[in-house]
Order: sequence, then structure tokens, then C-alpha cells
Amino acid sequence: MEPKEILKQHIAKTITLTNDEFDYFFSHFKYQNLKKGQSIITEGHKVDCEYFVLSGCLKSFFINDDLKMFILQFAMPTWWASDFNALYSDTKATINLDCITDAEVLCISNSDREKMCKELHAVEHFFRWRTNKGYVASQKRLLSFMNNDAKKRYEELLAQYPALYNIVPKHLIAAYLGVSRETLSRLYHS
Amino acid sequence: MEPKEILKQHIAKTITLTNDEFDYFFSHFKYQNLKKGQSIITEGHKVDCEYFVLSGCLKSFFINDDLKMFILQFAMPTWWASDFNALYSDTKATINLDCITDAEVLCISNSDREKMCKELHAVEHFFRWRTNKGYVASQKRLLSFMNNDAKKRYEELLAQYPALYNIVPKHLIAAYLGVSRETLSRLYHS
DNA sequence: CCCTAAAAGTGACCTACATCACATAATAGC
DNA sequence: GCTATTATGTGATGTAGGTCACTTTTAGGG
Repeated sequence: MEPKEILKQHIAKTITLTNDEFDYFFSHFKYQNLKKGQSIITEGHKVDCEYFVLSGCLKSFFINDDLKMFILQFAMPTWWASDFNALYSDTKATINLDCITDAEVLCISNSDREKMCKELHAVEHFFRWRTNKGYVASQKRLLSFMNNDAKKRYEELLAQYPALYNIVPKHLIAAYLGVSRETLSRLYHS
Repeated sequence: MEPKEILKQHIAKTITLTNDEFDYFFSHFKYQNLKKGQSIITEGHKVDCEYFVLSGCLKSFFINDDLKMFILQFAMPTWWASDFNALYSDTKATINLDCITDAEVLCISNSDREKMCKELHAVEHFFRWRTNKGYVASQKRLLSFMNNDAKKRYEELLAQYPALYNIVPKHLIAAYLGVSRETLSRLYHS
């Protein structure tokens, strides 16, 4: 399916735009074809855009002082990803975003998103709902962290995104769950 | 300060409304005076509203099968609280909200918020930014959970909200940090 | 097709934190 | 002002998961 059509169907789930309005909205996105392993956002650099995933899989992650990686999000098709903190508050990136697989994305700059939100009320509504969902998902994950042990979190993750098991190396799943790769390995061999 | 004035100043940080617009917006809120220990949202019940805190301190929390409590948020003056998952998706509450101290709140129903967002573009913008901030804060807390031990998280919390130390019993702080009250007690006696 | 690098499995040991049990201190209601 | 709670402190002990060290397997580039 065409990038334009994918985005169109995605936003149609939340709002209704005329064809002209959507065309105008869409004209602010740039298509990018990315290779596996390619970096999109790098810690310490400026963040201009957010990214809508068309195909492939991205990861947003944080590297701590001991060079240990923590994954905030696996971004699958029709998901949005960026360093939202840096993007919204116009500061340098503190998290990274890169490609786990070859990927295609549409990107829109922060200023263009704000412009679109201002010009088209429905677009503002769309982005409000998108963040609402992200916020709720983030709260749920936080609760899962506090309430469940690593095994339970692993089962939850696979129940929710079975595709990940095949696409994503296990040590990245461990980095998402917040356990060591050794512990994860032991979990599913018992 | 008047409830109306508190809300007015709060939203003025993000958007600009005329006096008439704000009066209209404000007319959709109901004032409530609440007692310490009083429950606002109870698991399993319907959730109609979200709450803007004028004074006092609320907690939103989850109780697991072992009756262990996990605190999602301490809501201080000018913070918003609800079971947003239940509110947005019109399902029964899975989390609770109640008063740590005597408190005053303004509440607005889900349908009135949506009506306001539709009628006043600026209000939609306000709620988008409010959730943006909540989302970013939630991501940060998630990272802190993965990256830091209990002591570090405790110090972070106190650095960010020194007031909590005096207002909130320690076992609730433990429930926010995701450690046992015994562990928390040992942390700050060393 | 091979060779190197990345990913994954596994044993031994360590540590942060949980749990249980009980003691003590602070509050709130009568 | 006296109890009954509720909150807090502290020792003893258990355990999930971390770390380190090494081996085995898989996969990608020349």
C-alpha cells in the first residue's frame, strides 16, 4: 500500500478530513527509506521531527552511564516515534531512535505539526488522542513493572505483540523488559 | 485564591482565552470539597470525570491480587487526576483515586471536556499539551524504574517534590517508589 | 562458502530487595 | 487523657535477578 494511503487510513480511525485537507496535511510529511541499524535520533543531537512507521521496526532507547541499554518502545507499522521530551521542549536528545530492521517512515517536523494543529482543528484532535493512548499505555507499563516479575512481563509482551518474537533479537526484548539477557534466556527455558 | 482564578492562571500558561470563553469553559466544572481518606474513584465503578486539584493531595493507585498497593501519581494543586484509561475508553475503573489530605477539586465530565475541546480549539490545544507533559513524565519515570535502584529513585522523588516528605506517610512513598516500606525505612537511615 | 561477529545458552556466585516477625512511636476518636 | 489504630523501625532470613566467565549457535559480508 502507498505511504499516503497508510497514513490516511491510520488517521481516519480517529478523525475525518476532506481529501483536500488530508492532501494538505500529507504534504508536510517527508518519506524516508532506512536501512537496518541506521540511526534516526542520536543522544545529544537536535531533534526536529517525529516519525510515523510505514514498514519495519524501530526502537527508541536510552543508554545509561554503564552503557546499559533500556528500550522505551518498539515502533511497529502505524506507530509514532521520536524523543518526545526533546521534541516538545526543544532540548537535545536524551534518547536514541534507530532501525531494528529495514524500515520506511514518514516524518513531520515539530513546527509543521504545530502548524497543522493550529490550522486544522481535527488534526489537533488527532494528536491529542494519539498522546492520550500513549500516556495510558505508558501508565500500564509502569504498573506492570511494579506489579509483575520478569516472567509475567515477558508473557504479557508476547501476548500483546507476538510478531516481536520473530523480528527482534532476544537481548533487545530483555532491554525492553528491564532484565539481563541471561535472565530472559533462563525464563523461557523453564 | 478563588478556584476560578487558580484554574484560569493554570490554563493561561498554555493557551489564551477571552474572559467570556474562560467563563464558559469554567461553567462546566463542579467544585468539590473532600475529606482526608475520602474516595473519589473506586475500582470497578464507572468513571465520569477528571479532577483538577485546587488544594490538598490526592493519590491514584492500583491494588493487586495480593492487596499490595502501587501508587501511580500523587496529585498536588494544579495537577489533574483520574483513571484516564477508564475515562477515555469508557470502561470500569481499574485504579482508585482518593484523598491523602483534605482537598478541594474542580471536576469536569468526560463528555463536557470533549464538548469544550470541540467548541474551543484552544481548549483542545490545552488538553493536548497537558497530556504531552504527562506522557513525557511517565516515560521518564519508566526509565528511572529500569535504570535506578530504590535509593536513587527516592532521592529523585524528594528532589522533585520536597513537599511530599512532610505531607505523605512514608509507606505511601514506598508504594510510589515500588519498594516495601521496610526497605524505604532502611534507605534513609543510612 | 567460509569466516568473523553478533546472538544466545549456561554455570557459579553475588546483591538488592522482599517477607516475616516483632517492637516502638505517633495519631485520632471517644 | 486513654485506647485503638495506624505508621514506622529493625533484625533474621529468603529469593529474583544481576554479573562474570565461558561455550555454542546463528547470520551477514566478502
